[in-house]
Amino acid sequence: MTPADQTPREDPSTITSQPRPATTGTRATSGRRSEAARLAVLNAADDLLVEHGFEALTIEGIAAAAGVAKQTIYRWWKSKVDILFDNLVLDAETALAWPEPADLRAYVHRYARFLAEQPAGQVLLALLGHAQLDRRTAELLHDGFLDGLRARDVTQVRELLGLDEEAAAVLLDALLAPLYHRVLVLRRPLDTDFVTAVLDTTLDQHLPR
Amino acid sequence: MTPADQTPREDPSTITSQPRPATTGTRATSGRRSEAARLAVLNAADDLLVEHGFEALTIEGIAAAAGVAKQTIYRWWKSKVDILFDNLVLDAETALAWPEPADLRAYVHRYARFLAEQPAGQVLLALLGHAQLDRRTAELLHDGFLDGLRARDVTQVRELLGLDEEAAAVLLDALLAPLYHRVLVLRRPLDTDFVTAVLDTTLDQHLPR
Amino acid sequence: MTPADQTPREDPSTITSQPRPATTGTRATSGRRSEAARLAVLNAADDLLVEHGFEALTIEGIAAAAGVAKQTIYRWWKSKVDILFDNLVLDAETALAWPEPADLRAYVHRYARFLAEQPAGQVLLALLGHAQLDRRTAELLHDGFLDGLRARDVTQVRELLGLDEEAAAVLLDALLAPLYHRVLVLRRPLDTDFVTAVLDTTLDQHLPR
Amino acid sequence: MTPADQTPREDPSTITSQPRPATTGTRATSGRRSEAARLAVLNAADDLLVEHGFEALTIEGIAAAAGVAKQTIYRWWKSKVDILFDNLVLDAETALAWPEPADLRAYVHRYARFLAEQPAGQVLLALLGHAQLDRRTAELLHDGFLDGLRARDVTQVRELLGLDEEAAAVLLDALLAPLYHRVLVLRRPLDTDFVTAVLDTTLDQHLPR
DNA sequence: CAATAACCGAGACGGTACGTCTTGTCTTGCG
DNA sequence: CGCAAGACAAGACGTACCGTCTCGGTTATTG
Repeated sequence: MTPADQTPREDPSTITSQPRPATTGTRATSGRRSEAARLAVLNAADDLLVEHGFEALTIEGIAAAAGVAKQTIYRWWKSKVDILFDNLVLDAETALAWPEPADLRAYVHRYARFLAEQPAGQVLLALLGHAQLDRRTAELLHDGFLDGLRARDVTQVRELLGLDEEAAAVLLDALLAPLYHRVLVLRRPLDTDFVTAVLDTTLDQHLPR
Repeated sequence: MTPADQTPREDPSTITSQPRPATTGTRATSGRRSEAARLAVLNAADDLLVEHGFEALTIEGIAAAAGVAKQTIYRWWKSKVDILFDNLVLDAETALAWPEPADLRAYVHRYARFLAEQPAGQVLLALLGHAQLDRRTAELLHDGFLDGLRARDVTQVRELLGLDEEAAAVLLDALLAPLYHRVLVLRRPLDTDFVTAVLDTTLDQHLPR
Repeated sequence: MTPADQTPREDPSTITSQPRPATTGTRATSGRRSEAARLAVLNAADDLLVEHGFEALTIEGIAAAAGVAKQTIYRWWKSKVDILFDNLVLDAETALAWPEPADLRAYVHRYARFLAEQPAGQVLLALLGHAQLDRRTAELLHDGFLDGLRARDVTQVRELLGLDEEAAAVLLDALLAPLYHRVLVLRRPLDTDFVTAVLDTTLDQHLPR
Repeated sequence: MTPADQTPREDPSTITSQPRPATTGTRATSGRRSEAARLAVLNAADDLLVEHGFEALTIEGIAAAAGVAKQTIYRWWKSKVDILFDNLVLDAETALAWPEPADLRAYVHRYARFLAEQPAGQVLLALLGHAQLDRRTAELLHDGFLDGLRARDVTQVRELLGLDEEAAAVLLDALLAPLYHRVLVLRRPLDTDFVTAVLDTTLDQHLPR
């Protein structure tokens, strides 16, 4: 196992992660990995992606912006995709958490806001785009994030509405497909009215009173 | 206007195109553009995309495979995206034609096959992916292809079902969103059963008997 | 034969070279090699070597100083050694020419001045040093320069003094060995008195009156 | 004074050295320097130099081959040159010792064998080569080895042949210059016949009976 | 007989330079 | 003039070592 594989990538069936060893606090410079460097890289990559886009994002640029040596990046990540992926997993954990108490309509609205407005949403869209162009990215994104996210959501919907797995998956897809379609294909804004309309139409149809 | 802009890019409101000047046949060696070189480039780009993917597609590789000088490509296209776009417009014209007589269910099935199986569908998915990463690609793809395609389809649906423009657009999106979602996000096969289920569910809902 | 081999490296038995195609004058940028770039690289390498030494001489530094892209250097030379070698061959042609009329004592004095004072002598000493560390450099330097130089000098000595080849070679080595020993090993100045003493001692011994 | 300066480097006027503190034997891991680590580094450097050459010799490679941490090397040596230098001083002490009873012809033959065949001779030639490229190496080699060696030999020749210092130095240089010239410049073998010829010619000339 | 001080291995860190690759521009010479 | 050919400046790629820096884990004297 090469060092680049040691980046903690948790169980794909969940998106909870990072039991980071609770470093002392600031500069954990030693024989072990520097938390400061890790965070600097993740943040620099995020900032540069939002500011200049995926194409203009380079390892050299990230290294320079993070004040880190290029080799420090290559030691822990294989590519800029891996860096963005780590960012995605990190941020999605909170940004895509289910509301308490569980509420499907609120969750879909939160999902829409995540896709349309939040930096981590930008990261997901960029990775989804790149996944169309690169098999490795597609596998990483699905095995490491999307599949686990969907499994979690299907379970939630099942418990919430008392559906079987098949029906819950169909309902979830029916709710999310218009969202993804609107941002990925139509490139139109995911305003609240649209999400509400999707919810009304779809829930009426799947959950007749 | 630079030479690269001279590539005939027809009215965005339609996807019909290429009244190519019916070149003599073989080697159009003269003061005017070589049809042989143009086709060699388009075909080489298509082949290389299907064979090695978008990332591995380079201008130099296309030039080499087409037996054409690099500058000949740069004279007529701005980027590999433009080459693929030309291919897309060329092929989609027939692959996404409405059946005669007009039939919505047949058209959606054809659309699904286009996305899932045909080379031009691969091109569209690659360009859609790249459009998430590059604003210029997004604009070209929408202004030059997707918007016109959608306008045409909305009109067809209106005429076919007697709906107003708003309703026709909503119906069209409801039919296509699951398709795009399934290939772009879920990466699952677009089998006939799935398309039929989408059609049944959606048409029931939107067109109550 | 790769481009890097095309650098004209003439017959090893002679050190005359460079029938450069007498370029038009200024910027010969075209499908053919740029004379301006070639000279800029050679001069930059020479300057940087004299100023900062062999160790500090880098391809990137030469490229920057010459205002040339790194790849332009790699296209025509394999390494900084090759660049210095070209410089050596170029300059030695005149700096180590035999005087007219041929005069052994004058030639040895000229040789000493070449080794001790001239930039091209610095280049030769650097390459001789590097040849101790790198087999490839050793072969290049001997096959491409030293062997030819020695063959030429042996012939001159034969014709001049009427010796057979063996005797001429022994005499030449006896004259040059103290020079090289003094600069390479003793690191002491090659002053005129020393060279004269070597000539007196050695010629007395080899050419008894 | 930094630790790196603590490497015992004896009086330059002599090449005798190493009153090493007679360590316990095997693993002297404690507050004081580990003799095992020191020897492992010296031997690894020697082996790697002979096997792969000076250029391919790296601190990291030596550390790995010696089973030693990089920092352990940097604690005691400044560079790979310093390591090789220590090896040279260590080995030359015996390899270049004067025969008993003192015999000039035998010593020159021994010198030739040292240069041509022995590992320590390889080290000297490599350092001599590097000294042409690096001022620091030149100073270390002369101040720490060559000058002391020459002083010792001049003294020996004086005592042996009853010459004054000037004449003894000239004779010594006359004997050694052809040897160094032959290996450094001509790259030809230092066979016994050649050395004998040098001795016959030079001694005849300098010591006429 | 603990405390302490220096060495040791391990290896992450910020860097420099490497040699390769592709981009997009340019110029020549042929047809 | 279009075109094949290919050199050019620019700059990102991923790799190899550099020299510096903690980190823990050993001894061996010291207090």
